[in-house]
Amino acid sequence: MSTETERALYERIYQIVRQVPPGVIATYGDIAAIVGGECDARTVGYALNEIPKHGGEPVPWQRIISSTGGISTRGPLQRQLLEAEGVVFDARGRVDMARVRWPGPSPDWAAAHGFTTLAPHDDTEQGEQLPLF
DNA sequence: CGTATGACCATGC
DNA sequence: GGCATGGCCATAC
Repeated sequence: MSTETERALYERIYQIVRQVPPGVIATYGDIAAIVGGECDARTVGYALNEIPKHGGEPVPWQRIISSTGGISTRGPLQRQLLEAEGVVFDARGRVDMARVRWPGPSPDWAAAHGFTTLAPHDDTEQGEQLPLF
């Protein structure tokens, strides 16, 4: 029950990533938190790294970035893909996670698939949300 | 089976 | 905010 379990873990990660809509991004920690169990930010990175090997359904791995809002992968590939989806990058190569961060899967969807909902963040600047784009 | 590496994160300075 | 250290889990050799 090891191979199957490990396989399922990756499949779960892929499934979560697939739920991320275009135009938004999610952090490794968030994905790990949603999957829960024996899943860490690193594990998510490893799972994503094996996507090309997975050779199956398309997984928007490009929408997964580090908690700092920066891209870890080398090459402008990820950035280019995200920009193509409408994600705007900062001058330093970072994205405004506070704006394009994925809030997480729907509670019913998460419950239906046995996932965990993303914990609410402490937005100290909630009153600073400018509707002006 | 132990070591080394990795698309990471949290903490401390 | 940037840099250095420890820890986490999984894969490859």
